Amino acid sequence: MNSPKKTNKDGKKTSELTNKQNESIISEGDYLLLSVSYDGRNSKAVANLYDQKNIRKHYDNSGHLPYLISNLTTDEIQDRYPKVYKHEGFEKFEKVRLENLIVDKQIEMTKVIAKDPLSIGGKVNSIREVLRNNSWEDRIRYHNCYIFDKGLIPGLFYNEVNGNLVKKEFQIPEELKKQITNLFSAESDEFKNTLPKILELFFTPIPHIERLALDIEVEAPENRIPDPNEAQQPVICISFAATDGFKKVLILEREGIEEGEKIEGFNVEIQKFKEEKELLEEIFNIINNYAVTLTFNGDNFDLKYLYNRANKIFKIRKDEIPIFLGREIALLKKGIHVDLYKFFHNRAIQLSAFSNKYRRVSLDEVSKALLNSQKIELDKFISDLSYNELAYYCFHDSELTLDLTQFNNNLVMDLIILLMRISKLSMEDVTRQGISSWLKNLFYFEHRQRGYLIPNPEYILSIKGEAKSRAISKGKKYLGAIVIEPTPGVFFNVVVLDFASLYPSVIQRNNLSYETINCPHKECKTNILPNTKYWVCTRKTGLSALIIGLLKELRVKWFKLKAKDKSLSPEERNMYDVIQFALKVIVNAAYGVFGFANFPLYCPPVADATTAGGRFAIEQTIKKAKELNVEVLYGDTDSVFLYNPTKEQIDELIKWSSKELEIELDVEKNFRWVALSDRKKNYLGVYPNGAVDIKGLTGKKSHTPMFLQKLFFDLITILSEVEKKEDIEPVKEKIKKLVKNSLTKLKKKLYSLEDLAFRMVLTRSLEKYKKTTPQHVKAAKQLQDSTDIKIQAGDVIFFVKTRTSDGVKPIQLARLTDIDTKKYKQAIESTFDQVLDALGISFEELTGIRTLDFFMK
DNA sequence: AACTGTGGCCACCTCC
DNA sequence: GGAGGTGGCCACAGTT
Repeated sequence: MNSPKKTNKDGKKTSELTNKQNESIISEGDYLLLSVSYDGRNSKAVANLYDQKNIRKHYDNSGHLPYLISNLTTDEIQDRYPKVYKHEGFEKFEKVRLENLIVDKQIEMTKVIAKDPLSIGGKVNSIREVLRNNSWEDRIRYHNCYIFDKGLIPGLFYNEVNGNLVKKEFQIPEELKKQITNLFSAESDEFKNTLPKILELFFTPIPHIERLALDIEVEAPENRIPDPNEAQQPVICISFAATDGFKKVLILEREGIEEGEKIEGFNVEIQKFKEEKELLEEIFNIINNYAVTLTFNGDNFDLKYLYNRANKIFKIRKDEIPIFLGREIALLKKGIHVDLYKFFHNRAIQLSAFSNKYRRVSLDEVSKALLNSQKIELDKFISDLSYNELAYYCFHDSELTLDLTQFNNNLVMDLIILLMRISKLSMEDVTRQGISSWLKNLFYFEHRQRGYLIPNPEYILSIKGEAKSRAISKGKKYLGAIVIEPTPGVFFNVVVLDFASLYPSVIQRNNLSYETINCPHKECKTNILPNTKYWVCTRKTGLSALIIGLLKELRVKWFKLKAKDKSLSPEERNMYDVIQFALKVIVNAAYGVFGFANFPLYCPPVADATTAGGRFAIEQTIKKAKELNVEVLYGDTDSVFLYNPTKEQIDELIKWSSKELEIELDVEKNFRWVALSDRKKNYLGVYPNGAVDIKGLTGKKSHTPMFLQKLFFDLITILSEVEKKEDIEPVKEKIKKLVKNSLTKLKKKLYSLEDLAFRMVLTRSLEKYKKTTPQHVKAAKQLQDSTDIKIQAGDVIFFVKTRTSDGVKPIQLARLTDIDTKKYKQAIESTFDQVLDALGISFEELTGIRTLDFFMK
């Protein structure tokens, strides 16, 4: 396991981006802003500052209070809604002038200020409920509201000056600043004015943050997972692993449990407790020592359990427990709790950042995918483990949890800090909330900073309406991307070009934002976007176009290039890579949120116009390619597959795109050869070095049985040896052998049930399948009926195909003799056919039955 | 009464 | 977020 201590601090030259060298960059009195919360007892916002070791609480000293905005005047409110100023939480009215972007006008509004957040909203008689449709900005969590108004940026450094928080400025080296500014000399003034504020987010060093990971084990009869709401069973073990090298296991002494053999290589200190209450108190002491505590599912289990165990069973007073429970969240009173389960569950993290490397979000799966390490497998129940075994098992989980934030040079921790800076969310929030929440917060922040009214979702919808295009698939709201009909066959020397960040580029170039699309100005109405029924503003830059454009440009023109720049040190490149990573996550999601109904700035016309711009770009590119006499074999959304183009043709196309479309087109891949069938989103490409790219093919899909995935992999290995056209024929023989072997194995029942199992996720609970009963649902039902296993939505069902009346059996109930060999033969056939038909080989020809050749000869 | 073929639809997984 | 592939379910019609 990795040593948690930071290494090599010496000898390396300091650069603008080297992080973690806290002592050389951060001076006494510098605090990193980790989060802002609301202290109900003092009725004040409080900033949680990290001072290299502990959390320092900074209470608001400006008298800032929660509020909402009303479109009514003070008199009108008093007249029509007297309950407002009679409300016990009402403080006062204030006049404000705000810019309503949708109508493009400054408007006089009333700030209704309250004594506490719940008086604004959250109760049945809150002021926002009283004011109903005359209330704005009333659904913003107060701690975020405070961040916006004070312009605080979580993840940056602050000093306390005369009791005020003052941001610490890190000077970006002049030379660097100049280089970057020069890149964007052609951009608008707004762009250039906003640039420095954004640069600060990325060039402020990211400090090392000391953190503690913990994991608890609870005595569980029959291996059932104990209910953390009741916390009936005793906590028998807890382990800690921290970045400062602290490692410890606390164990509850129980009757009949043996010491057990010492486990080799495991020498973490174990402390035993006779009384569980004392154990709990010691846990709380340790937690209080750290600014950041990490868990895997601590919100819903570990911390919740500890709290309820302490409070309900041992009657420890609430104020003596360092944990604070929300509905589905467990926070710490002194420090920050990061639940990595929630973080890794985030779809943007799973997809954009870790490109779907892990499928299910469990400590075991995520660790396997990212750390190449996994949980210790147990052959008995937790309650039956000896002390030594228990300590070893439990500690390993803490260590994995800690490692998930440490691997690859603290990638995850750095990513979290960067995402905090971009989204302006507290550490607790950014690690728990989804991408739409990040973007919401980012846009809200910018609205407040610029004096814009934050519009109500219904208001945007009432003015801008739904999308005007019709989607291809039913149930979808607007037309999406184009997928080009592939030309079937094998093609040598294929170059794939793709647009760098197509949708963000369209948003930027076409000035798309909820306020600019179908804007109120008469003269803009003729500025129709190609391929759409929308016009876009010519007077003003859209806020989302500006922000997304900036982030995208920085990523594409600076950070991405620097991450690949071999002249930089590995540490520096790594840092640049994390930054471009963070930007990618945010920028890629920007288009999707405008089409997501729960996003508060939901604006289907923006999403609609974005995909339309994408379609326009790819259509024009295909047209241009044809003009240049290059054959386009295939393309999907933002890519074109070019058949044997010359260097000149490629350059010409790239130049044309940059000039005419104003979107960067790049060479993404160079294939030695590509096999295309007539199916869209399915292909196989082989690189010059023999590496293979497989897309969409069944053999690679996660539900495909193991044996078939392996078989498919073998097929790919054989094919990757093909270098030229003549190589295809001899390869057939090899494939033939492969298939024959497998078929024999199948007939002789040499594959295990595990190998033969299909794996599918039950997306809903069993009762909810009304219209049809898919196979995995059938298997799940059998399982539930004949065993006491509870089956829930989200469970992965393992089933095999059988000759029984249902046609399937769950793996737990099946035997090898039940297997329907025919069905499996079919599965092999269809999987192989997807690749082979592109190569002009038929499956039947391979298996030697009824070949055309046989009849001919 | 038991099979076979068909089309519409559903569910899942993947691509970008 | 929409597009699109695969496989299965299900109702129905037309055989066998």
